[in-house]
Amino acid sequence: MIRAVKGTRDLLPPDTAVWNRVEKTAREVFRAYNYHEIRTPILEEEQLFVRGVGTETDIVSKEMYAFDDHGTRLVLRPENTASVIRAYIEHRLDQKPGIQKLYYIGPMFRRERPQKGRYRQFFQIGAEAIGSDSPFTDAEVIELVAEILSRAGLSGFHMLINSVGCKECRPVFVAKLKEALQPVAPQLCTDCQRRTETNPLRVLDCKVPEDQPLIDALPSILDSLCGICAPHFAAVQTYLQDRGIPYEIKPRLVRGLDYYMRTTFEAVHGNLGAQNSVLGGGRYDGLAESLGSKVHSPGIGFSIGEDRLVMTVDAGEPEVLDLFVATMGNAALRHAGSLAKELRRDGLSVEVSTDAKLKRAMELANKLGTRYVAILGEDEIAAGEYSLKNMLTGEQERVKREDLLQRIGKKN
RNA sequence: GCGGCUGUAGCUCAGCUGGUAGUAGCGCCAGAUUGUGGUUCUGGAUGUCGCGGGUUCAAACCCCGCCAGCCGCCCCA
Repeated sequence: MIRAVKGTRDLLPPDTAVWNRVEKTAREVFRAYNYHEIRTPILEEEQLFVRGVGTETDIVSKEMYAFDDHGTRLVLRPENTASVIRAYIEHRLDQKPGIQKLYYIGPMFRRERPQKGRYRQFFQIGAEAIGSDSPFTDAEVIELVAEILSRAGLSGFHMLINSVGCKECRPVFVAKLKEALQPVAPQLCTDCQRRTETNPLRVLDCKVPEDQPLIDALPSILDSLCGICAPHFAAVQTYLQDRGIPYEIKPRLVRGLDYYMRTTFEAVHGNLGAQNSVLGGGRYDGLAESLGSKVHSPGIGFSIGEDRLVMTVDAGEPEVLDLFVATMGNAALRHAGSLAKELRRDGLSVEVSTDAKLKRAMELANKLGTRYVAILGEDEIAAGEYSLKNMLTGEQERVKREDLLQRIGKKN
């Protein structure tokens, strides 16, 4: 048997209804915030991510699906921000008026070990606001994503924010951190001892309880922010407070992608297991330049892990069938075909039974969970009526064609 | 990439210290006379016990490898 490849999966009904609901909600919120959809290719040149995301990141160094295409190295996109910025530069969107506010929904690919909430093909709902370095934009983006989460039905998430500084102040902080780590490193967990050398910032993200007191005593990046980053971060918070957006400052919040600077944020939820992050985002003021833009194009964006969001959100109401037409005989079947076409144009969901045995048709109607069954036999055809049965109450009545739509009504 | 656990009918699972699987539950199919579902009753189908080797007279049960899933690490969405 041929199965879906490792780390990928089929999304089947009724789950797909939840996905559609989440996406519909997101599109509505994006529209309210004046975002417009962008669709970029799933295939990109490898160099886009090498230069955009950074060779040092796990994503680029070991997780990309890459292959040679007649001499060009192509990859399945592992994330979408670099693609959006590429498109922004390629199509000179900087020439358009105002901030470019773009959103996307689609699959990303990373060759990781799959587990709960982590797949090799996973879906992201994301957005980028390009062309503004104002902290007001940061606050609006955070507000937007929080709005999507709550309107999608996710409750109990925590929005964590931080500033990781810029080219000027981050190196200073890293040096300071390394210095502070030297004497205490031997007392930390083995992972942290390694991180002290490879990536000191990650030590701050350690979850080992025993390490916490020592980590708490380490310097905070917030104390090292420069004269530009510090007031920027303060302003973001002011704007968030103005809007009543709950947030939590987490100075240890470190994002993995190289392009992030200043504001970074993440939302976590308790029901996701080890992969407790439903979304991540941040500011990336230097990304456009590193991708070859001659114009300074500061931006900020986020991406929601749709798989994780769907997993956490309430399933909600299933999609229901409005009407099932049970027919007896070929004349009735032909008649039912025309009727179904008309009612479907009126917006009802309609199924027609081809089984001439009424009992079997009724059994099927019941299993499909239809709201109404219209019975069409010789009697009804002769009378020019339908026997309409309400499957919930069991009541049945004769109804004329012109009254059918009103009698059934619409559910969803 | 590393570690742990798991893998039996469509689904959830049982299967004692190895003797070639279960009346299991749910689901599915067919019946309980003529144009009516949901409850009930009766009958039925379905598995190369994840795959491939090995040990044994004999393996779903033991050993090895592979694959997949889950959990954790790493990392991230």
